[in-house]
Amino acid sequence: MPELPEVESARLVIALRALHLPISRVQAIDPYVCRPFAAEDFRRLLIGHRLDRVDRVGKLLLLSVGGRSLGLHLGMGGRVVVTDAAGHVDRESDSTHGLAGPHRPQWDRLVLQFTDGTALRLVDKRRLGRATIDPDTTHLGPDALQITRTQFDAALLTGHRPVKARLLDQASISGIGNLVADETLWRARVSPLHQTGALTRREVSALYRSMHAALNWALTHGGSHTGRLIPHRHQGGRCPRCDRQLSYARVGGRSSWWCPEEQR
DNA sequence: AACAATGTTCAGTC
DNA sequence: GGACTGAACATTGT
Repeated sequence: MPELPEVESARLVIALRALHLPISRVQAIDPYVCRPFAAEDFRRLLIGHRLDRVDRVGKLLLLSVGGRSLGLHLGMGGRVVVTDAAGHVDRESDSTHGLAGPHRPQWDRLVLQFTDGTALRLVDKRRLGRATIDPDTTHLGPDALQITRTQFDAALLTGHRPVKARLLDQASISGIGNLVADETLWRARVSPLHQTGALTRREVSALYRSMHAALNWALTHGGSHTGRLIPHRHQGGRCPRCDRQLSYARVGGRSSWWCPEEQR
């Protein structure tokens, strides 16, 4: 699930339910998800401390703890859940707002237990998420919600890759994932196969506006799986503007759907 | 059973 | 070294 909108939702859950509480225990430390650190490293970092703030850069969450940083990445299917003292979850304490089904403890990959009985859980059924200590963020480009037009131009006017591959490149722009990329391209009427270096300034301008439109739609409608194109992104799906059957191909290594009539 | 899945990384090629 | 491609990673759902 997680692209920028889902990670922002996770950030809000943490900001609302998990800040400034003393951490008493750290549990369910999955060695694959929490690598390459030892369980003891996480305990030493966290126990007895509090989360001071939570920031987001692209799809990476940064939790400040006693001057250091705990990085959380949701991978391909992760979520963040805060359980109450009875171990229950209400909708606003689940970054998916219940859409990902009930929380299963067997999918907990890192749990921070607070002294009031509540617990912050990194839940990831697929284990492609990551928890890291003092993560390196230098490889991340400007956040998609913060990137300036000048930075965006620099990211899209050079190179020879398909433009979709560039939108997905976290070193160029951070936060865009496969669904937001398809939605952005469709809104801008640009083919995912179009080469970056060959884009006109007019097309880049449309992509900039469309990226914000796609993100804002997802942020206000419940996630990246919402949008104008996304619901039609399947076998036999048609363009919601012109009703032409959508094309499918792997672009930039990801499954891609677009309108061959409107997107050039 | 085989394949695709909202992501990242690494080996390999040009 | 840089740009780029494709496979691998772990697991679940179809």
